[in-house]
Amino acid sequence: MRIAELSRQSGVPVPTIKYYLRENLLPPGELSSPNQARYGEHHLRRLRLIRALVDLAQIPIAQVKEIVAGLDSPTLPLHDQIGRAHRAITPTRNLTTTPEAHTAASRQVDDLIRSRGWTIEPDAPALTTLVDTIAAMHTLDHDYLTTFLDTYADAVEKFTTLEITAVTSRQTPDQIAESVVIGTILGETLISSLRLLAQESISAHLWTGHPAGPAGD
Amino acid sequence: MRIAELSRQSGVPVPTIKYYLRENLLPPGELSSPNQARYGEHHLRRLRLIRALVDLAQIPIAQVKEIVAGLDSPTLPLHDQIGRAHRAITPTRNLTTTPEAHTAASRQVDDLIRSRGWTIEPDAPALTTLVDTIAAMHTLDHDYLTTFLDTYADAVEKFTTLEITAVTSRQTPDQIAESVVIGTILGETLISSLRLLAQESISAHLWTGHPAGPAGD
DNA sequence: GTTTATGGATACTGCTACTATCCATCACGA
DNA sequence: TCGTGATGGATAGTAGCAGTATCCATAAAC
Repeated sequence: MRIAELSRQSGVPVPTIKYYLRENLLPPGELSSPNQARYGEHHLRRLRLIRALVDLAQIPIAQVKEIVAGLDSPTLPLHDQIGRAHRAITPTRNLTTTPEAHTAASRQVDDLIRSRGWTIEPDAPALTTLVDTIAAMHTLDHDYLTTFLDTYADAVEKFTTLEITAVTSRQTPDQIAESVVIGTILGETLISSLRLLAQESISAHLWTGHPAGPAGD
Repeated sequence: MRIAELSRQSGVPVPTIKYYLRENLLPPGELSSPNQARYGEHHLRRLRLIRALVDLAQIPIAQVKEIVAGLDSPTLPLHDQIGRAHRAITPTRNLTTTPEAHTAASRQVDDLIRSRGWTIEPDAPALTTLVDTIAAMHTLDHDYLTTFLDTYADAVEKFTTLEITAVTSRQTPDQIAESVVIGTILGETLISSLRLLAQESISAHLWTGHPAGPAGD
């Protein structure tokens, strides 16, 4: 397959494909002559993955690059694959909260982790985000929202176990690596849109007095 | 309070505050003379909210503008407030998936909504995202991930009910409006980081053979 | 009464994610 | 074999976003 065909099948414009090739998001095609290259199914799959990450999950190109670099060397154990994906989707933020709110939030998070028996490395990317978010809720005077922390954790634990076992039951290392990325990243947009739909439905029932509640009747 | 003080207390540079004023993210200060304005607690709160949305939740300035515009007219019923927040955080995407994957995904989503008894307007912003995400999982050959849809929905329903009742139990309409925004948007970053931590912990236990599981023992 | 800060306007900057152009080859049908 | 169009690779240009920087007439503070 030549570049025009790759473009047609993926829906990605040729100049954009060239850009992805330049940025090493896409491995180069196999050269048959100094200026002729062939692309295969692998390129098409990769291109679709890139577009899903960019368009749907809104991951910056630089992070997508990290992610696919990880896919091309799938010799890492699962735990490290996951860590890599997490690092790629967790932006480095410059915190704005006051030190007091931050330490209070830290303590709250530590308690949570301890009470649930979680094993978290202190430099886990999501840890900073969680602490910052809770600290922000404090400084915004809406810290009552953090009373649900344990309920959230309960819910989240439930499906995460499922996800991980499903991912590990994939056949080849490449499939596992891809599953980690797709499951972690697209899984997030999926869950978040489900949450919005649930909010929509529940608030519709409460407000418009619709007969049946979303939890069934 | 003058602008320098506002800047000091919020940690936001003066030129940035001026930018937010220009863009109407921040209401103008009260003019005491043609070129002197005073800012109050309200401005400080608003500024902190803006930074939380921008820095933590990565919401584009244009959407933050929509969100705070909604806060300044909190006469809408809760359901509409929620709808507004949802619209603000759901980017308009140009879908890339094939029509077949899209219709298959649509059917799957319709089934889910029906089986759960949810009431969803057909133009709900999250609906498109959910369909697109599932369609992407199909085209990426990882549609087995959608077998958890119901488990996700279960989990999500559980805490969403809590959230909504908590938000409605706030005192004033302004507080409710703010709660909707913070709960919906910062709630999302909170849940997503909790999910990442749970993944991290569970994979650590599975892989490194750590004695106690995260679900307790 | 001089130094500093302010509000408002306008212009500029750095970054990201592409697009556009160019050109020397290469493929392929007439 | 010739000519037209596509290709790979390089380089340059663009649009949008989120601020920054500068300027200036006026006001505040000491």
